[in-house]
Amino acid sequence: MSQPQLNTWQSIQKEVLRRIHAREWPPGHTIPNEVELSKEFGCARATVNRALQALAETGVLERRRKAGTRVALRPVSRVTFEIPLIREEISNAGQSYEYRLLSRDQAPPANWASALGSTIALHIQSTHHADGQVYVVEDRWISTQTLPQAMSEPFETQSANEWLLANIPYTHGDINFAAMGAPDTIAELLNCPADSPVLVIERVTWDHDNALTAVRLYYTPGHRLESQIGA
Amino acid sequence: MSQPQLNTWQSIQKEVLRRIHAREWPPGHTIPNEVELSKEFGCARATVNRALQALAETGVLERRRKAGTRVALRPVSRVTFEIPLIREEISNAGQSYEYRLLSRDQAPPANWASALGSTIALHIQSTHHADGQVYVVEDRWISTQTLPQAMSEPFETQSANEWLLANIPYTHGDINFAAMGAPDTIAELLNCPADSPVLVIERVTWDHDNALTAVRLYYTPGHRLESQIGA
DNA sequence: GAGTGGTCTAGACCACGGT
DNA sequence: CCGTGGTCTAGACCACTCG
Repeated sequence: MSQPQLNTWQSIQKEVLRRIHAREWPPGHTIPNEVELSKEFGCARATVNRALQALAETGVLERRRKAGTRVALRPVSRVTFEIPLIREEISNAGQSYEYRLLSRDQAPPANWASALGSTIALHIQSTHHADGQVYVVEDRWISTQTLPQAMSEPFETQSANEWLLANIPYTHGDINFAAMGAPDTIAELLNCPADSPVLVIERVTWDHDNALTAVRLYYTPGHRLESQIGA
Repeated sequence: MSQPQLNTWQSIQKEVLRRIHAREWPPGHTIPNEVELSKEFGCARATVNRALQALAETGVLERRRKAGTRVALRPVSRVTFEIPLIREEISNAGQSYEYRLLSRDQAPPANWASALGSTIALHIQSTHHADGQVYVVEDRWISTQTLPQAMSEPFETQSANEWLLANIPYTHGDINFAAMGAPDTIAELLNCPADSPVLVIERVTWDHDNALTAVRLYYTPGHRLESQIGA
């Protein structure tokens, strides 16, 4: 019963996870409160609190004042993807990276970029290559209203993505993943038949209430986004 | 300089974010250390620590002992998806839910399910419906070695997913997202032409070193996974 | 109302990692 | 070496929410 002094929050977290995995504390079970656990483990309540709070953030535990701490009925699967710079994504994989600007003009934004809200925007199409092969096609719209300074950027050697990250602060964004048949022009660039199923990541970035940019990334067929689930 | 007493970690976090977004602390900038900030804000160091640690977890700050705390050069985009029970995903959207078992037999696992490692496994195919329309096709393999108790489950009214979550503990999993052309049998179920681009989520779940189950979810064409990015 | 988690404090010691 | 973040403690008060 009395543990041999667990006094780091990580060791407490580990022990709590062990009990959950071993079904000593099955799903739905209300576990002892912080004071009791701190007595059992021989540590301060704050240490137990740190451990349990971290587990609550990952969805393993559910905590409510007065009601106590319960083992989540459904260990909510929470998947986190890191979205790296494409250049890093490629060079981290040990491949050579190349960026090519395809077009740069101004036009009314595509429907999917309508969040930019203006009648005209800077439109930049480019490709990112890994070991000489096209890896992803970038189709980007930049608001000329909120980012007039983008008008004077060539985007010939530095991708819009990198320029934006380095120079434009943003507060939040929307992102979504979908499967799509590659449109003709994209398919040509990706060296695949038209309508090939490709993974598309669409992102809109904001600074407070101002939409800055909307981008679509068309990945080469077969591309996978991988991640881990921890319970 | 002296703030009007910021003494909750959330208010400190907010102020730090404000300075970052306002470029008072630009990317790469080393911010004052915890002791200095606690003096400026008029609070305990632990409170500052709590705020900065949370920001470091989200990738906004980078912290190293002795080196101090820097504003991340590239505010790492970290996207988190919650993977709900399909039933909840549908009923939360205000639609009626229906589950249908299509087949249940034993066979050698498909290639993508080879993590199960055995020569034979329980194979369950089913569909989940929203408002009478097929929403997702579930193609699942369950290890008969590690989960012999699954053999006696009919999975006729309760989906394998829900049975597993309710009864089988797991420690971790691999997950990946890809675009795929719908195979003939899947396309028929989804009421779409063969080879239609569909989003596929593939998941393998483990209990310590034992692979429990591998599942593929084929989403109806046009399905999107949506999330937010916070900077 | 009362029990539980949420948070703050002031102080202390430790561990890492630049210099 | 020694500055910085990482963590623990003991105690306190507060805020939520269940009954």
